Amino acid sequence: MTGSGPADRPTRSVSVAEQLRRAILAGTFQPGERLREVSLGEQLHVSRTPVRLALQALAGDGLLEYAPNRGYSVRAFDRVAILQAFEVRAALEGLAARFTAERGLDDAERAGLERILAEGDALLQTGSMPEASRPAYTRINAAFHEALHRASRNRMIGEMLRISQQVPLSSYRQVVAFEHGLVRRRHDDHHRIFEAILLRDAGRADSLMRDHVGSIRAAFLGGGTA
Amino acid sequence: MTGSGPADRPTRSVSVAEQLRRAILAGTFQPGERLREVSLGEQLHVSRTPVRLALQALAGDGLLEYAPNRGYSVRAFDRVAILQAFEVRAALEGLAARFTAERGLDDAERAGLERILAEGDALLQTGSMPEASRPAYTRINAAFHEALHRASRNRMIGEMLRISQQVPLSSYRQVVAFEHGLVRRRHDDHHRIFEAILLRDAGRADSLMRDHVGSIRAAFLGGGTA
DNA sequence: ACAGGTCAGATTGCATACAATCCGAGCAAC
DNA sequence: GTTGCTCGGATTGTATGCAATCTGACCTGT
Repeated sequence: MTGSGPADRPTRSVSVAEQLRRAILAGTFQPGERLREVSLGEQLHVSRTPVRLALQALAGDGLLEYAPNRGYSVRAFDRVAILQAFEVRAALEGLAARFTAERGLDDAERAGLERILAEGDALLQTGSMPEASRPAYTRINAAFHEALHRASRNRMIGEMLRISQQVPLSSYRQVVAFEHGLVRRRHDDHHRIFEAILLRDAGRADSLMRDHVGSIRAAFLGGGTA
Repeated sequence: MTGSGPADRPTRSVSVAEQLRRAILAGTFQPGERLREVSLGEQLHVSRTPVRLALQALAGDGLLEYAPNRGYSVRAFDRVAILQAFEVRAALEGLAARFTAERGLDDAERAGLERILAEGDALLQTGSMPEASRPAYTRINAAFHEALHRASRNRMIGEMLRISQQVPLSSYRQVVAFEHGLVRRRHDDHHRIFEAILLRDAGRADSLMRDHVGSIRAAFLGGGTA
């Protein structure tokens, strides 16, 4: 959306926010750990001002908690919160699939989804899932879901799904289980959802997507082995 | 949640954010209007620093848009965006009702909801809906929905519903139509939803709530007269 | 007339200084 | 030993100054 400007070098605030977001999602900080403005500023070689803005932005996304005169601390996500996030995500992604099916895909959206699915087919063709392929699958998985969010043309759903991704394990950017059969199964889900959308079967697209996310949640529940 | 501290006077940043939020939702600014830090600071008698933090917070809630080196401007909500917000809100509130029914109410939650419903009963008893009663009904309506959100004990739903309230007309704080029959009908909806929750009928609670929000959306669609 | 360049005012981005608040160590009174 | 107080370092909250960037008016050359 903002890719029109020529250079538009991001401001320090934005860049600090991105770095901190990655660090938090990667688990660099302890849950509940307090983030001090000066120390972060020293580490990132900026003053407190952009750090402060970045912290505020991350708090708005639900990654940090804020208390007046006490600053920001890393939000702790317990198992219950993660499961709740999966449930909300399932409902929202189902809704996104429903809207997309109701509205139908234009040529570019359809071609994009087909290409993503084909990439997944190619990756899975060998019948095994080597560790080296994991980043590629993670990327393909995220691309499929994000393309669908965009195709729903519902900005509010997009914003809310973005927030639901900020919960460490309920994100589609964080694949829960890489066992070949499970990956195969989830990729088949993607195919079926795409077909339901092509057929404009909104109810089925919704239901398939909710089941899809539900099964990922189940894999998380079982510790990634079930 | 934060009401435990003794004084905890809010910081200027927070207070400025609240004032600006109210002003924006009240339509004080034109859609797309740019908000300049210095001029806002002069009006509110604070420096640019808290204003800047407040603007960032409001942008995080989706009320403002931000562009680097160009600052913040009031987000324009067209009819389509408002209808989309209603759809998302219906799904989320339905989910909240479902979770509440699945989990069941504790004594305090049940008593609170009963009190809110009784207040609504009293207000509607006369058979008319004078203009003077509108703020009272608006308050009761908001209290019912917010109590349900809390009772769902799902923090992510609460956060997302809070964001969906930031869209001017899709909020339950902004009652769409005050014609007596419509208010009566919506209040009856509240009673039925409450009963479904008491009976632990999650599917019915979900469905009733989605219809409830859907009918408000329909009233908005018809210009508030249908 | 028009395209392009230049400059000044306006506005945001960032750094820094100072004020307000918090929090724990140490001490005093009991 | 425990309770409560005081004080001082640490941290956040706010104001302000300067740098970077944008914007629009004006000018100039064709």
